[in-house]
Amino acid sequence: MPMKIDNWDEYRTAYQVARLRTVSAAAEVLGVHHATVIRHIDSLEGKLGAKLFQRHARGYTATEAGEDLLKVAAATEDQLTQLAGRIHGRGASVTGSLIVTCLPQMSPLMARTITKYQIDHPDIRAELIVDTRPLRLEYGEAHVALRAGAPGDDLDNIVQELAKLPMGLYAHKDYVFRHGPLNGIEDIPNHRFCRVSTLNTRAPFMKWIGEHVPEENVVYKCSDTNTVEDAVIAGAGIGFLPAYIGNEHPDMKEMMPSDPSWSSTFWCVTHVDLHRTAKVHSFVTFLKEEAKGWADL
Amino acid sequence: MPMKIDNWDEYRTAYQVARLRTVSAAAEVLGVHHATVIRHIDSLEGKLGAKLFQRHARGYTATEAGEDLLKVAAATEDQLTQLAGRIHGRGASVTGSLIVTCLPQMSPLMARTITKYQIDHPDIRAELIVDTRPLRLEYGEAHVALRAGAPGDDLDNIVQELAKLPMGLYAHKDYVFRHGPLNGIEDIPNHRFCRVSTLNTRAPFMKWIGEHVPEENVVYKCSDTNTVEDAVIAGAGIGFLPAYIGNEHPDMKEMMPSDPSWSSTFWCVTHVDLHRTAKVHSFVTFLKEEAKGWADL
DNA sequence: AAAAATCCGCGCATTTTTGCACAAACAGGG
DNA sequence: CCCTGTTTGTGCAAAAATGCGCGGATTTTT
Repeated sequence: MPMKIDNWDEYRTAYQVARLRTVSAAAEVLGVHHATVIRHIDSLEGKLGAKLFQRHARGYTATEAGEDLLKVAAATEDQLTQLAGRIHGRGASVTGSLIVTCLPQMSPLMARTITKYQIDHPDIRAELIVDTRPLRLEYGEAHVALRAGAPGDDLDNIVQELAKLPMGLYAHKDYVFRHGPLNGIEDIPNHRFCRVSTLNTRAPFMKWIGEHVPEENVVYKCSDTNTVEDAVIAGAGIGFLPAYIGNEHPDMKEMMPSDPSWSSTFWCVTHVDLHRTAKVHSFVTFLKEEAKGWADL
Repeated sequence: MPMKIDNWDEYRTAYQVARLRTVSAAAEVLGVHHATVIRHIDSLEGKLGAKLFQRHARGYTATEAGEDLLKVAAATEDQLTQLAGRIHGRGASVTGSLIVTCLPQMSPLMARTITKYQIDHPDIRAELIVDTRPLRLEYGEAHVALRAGAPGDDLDNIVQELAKLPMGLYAHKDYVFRHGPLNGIEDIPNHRFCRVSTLNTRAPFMKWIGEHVPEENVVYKCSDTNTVEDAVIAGAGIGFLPAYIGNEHPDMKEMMPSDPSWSSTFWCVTHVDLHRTAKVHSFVTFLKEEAKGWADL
């Protein structure tokens, strides 16, 4: 039958007594009154049903059981101290794994950012989870999440604005060749547009397209932003692209001057428990610095 | 710098939370209120300067630090449980070492007794310390001590009477051949006696020899009882021997009828802390049973 | 969709633990 | 031989840890 232990501190007390051979010395090391030490020993001996020490006027000498305890508890002390050191150090240093999650459309940006971050912090094992589903930070699914649109209202999550990523209306040069340029808002009925099937009103550029582009001019609908981008790049029609994609892609043409109100805001979200750790804090700081340059890409 | 740990119980609490992923479950296992568990975790995290768990509606999930703690504390739990089992078992079973001390004159008796005892308890490693100095049980120098004469008055020692060992006045047959038999008390002035140098009045036979044998008839004095025996056996004179020695030795002759009052009483002394243990109690019980036959040797 | 079941977190009363002061016993030294 | 310093042990009061009940929130079930 396995012995049930209902408390570890009395072992710790007994360990010091066994080591120092004296109740008083143990009490001083433990920072408690010597009466407390005596009571711990008495209690532990009572539970174990065996004497751990022989009492005499010069102190306590360990019995065989006490010597056994001394060996085991010394190892325990050692291991717990090492553990505490590791955890304490981990809290102050930047190592271990870092789980970041973002929506598919930000995957390229995050890939660059994480790669740059790892140059300065080679000990960080990074994991980027790309998912349309917003991962739950409070369950530990991720340490840092990038979100778009309105920030969530979860009190346990701390939310910081990263950047307003400019969006633009782009089309492939082949589309322009076939259908000509977009001559202002009035020309919209003469063009073909791509957008997501269900308009998320939280994204300002989605709101704009819902208000200005009639349903009959939308020729291509897809479930998510990424496939819209694919469609626009493939020349299916005019659609919103992040400026950094539209401007970098050699074949894409901007169809209208970019409106600052189209910008979708990006947020960095961390769980309050993790945000204080050096690891997460360090990454978020770096991320915010990086994000300052995103609008100019 | 080594981390100072000021208590082990919070680690134990955190261990159960890490294992069971729930404060409530951990509280039930630990037999405490769940609020206590929360306070332990908060306190430990504060001391370590790092979060061990992420809190959410379904429970606590361990962070990296928490997982680390889980591994270490699982080993600790295991080792302490094994230790407790060993000690608890040791208290109830009869194994380990047994240190017995006795005066030189009882060495042969104790050797026989311990040997017989080990037949029934082969796991006992016995050590017999033969010394004229009374060993201090309270310092753990011995577990069981055999004493002669008046029992000590130490309150921490529990004293039990073992046997009254008959003593007799013996001489070697060669002595009898040379000096003739001892014809009663009146014949004492015509004989040669052996005794210890300093008469310990606590031993009744010593008291007797001091009262009845004039100093001038003592031809051989030695420091301890053992050498007196050697002298008597060598034929130096008449002296007291334990009956079991005098009667068993083929060349020894009893010079006077044995007086019951000569018997020296033997005591078994154990420290109060050790007497309760099964090991010591078992041996003492056996010893007392054995001692019943000593008077008849 | 609504209700039931968990689970965490916090303030307050209680129990438990601890600290303190003092006594007794013992070892060492002048 | 007495005196001093050290150590263990115990009754009593303060301090600390714990238990309890409630509320809020989320998940699961009906």
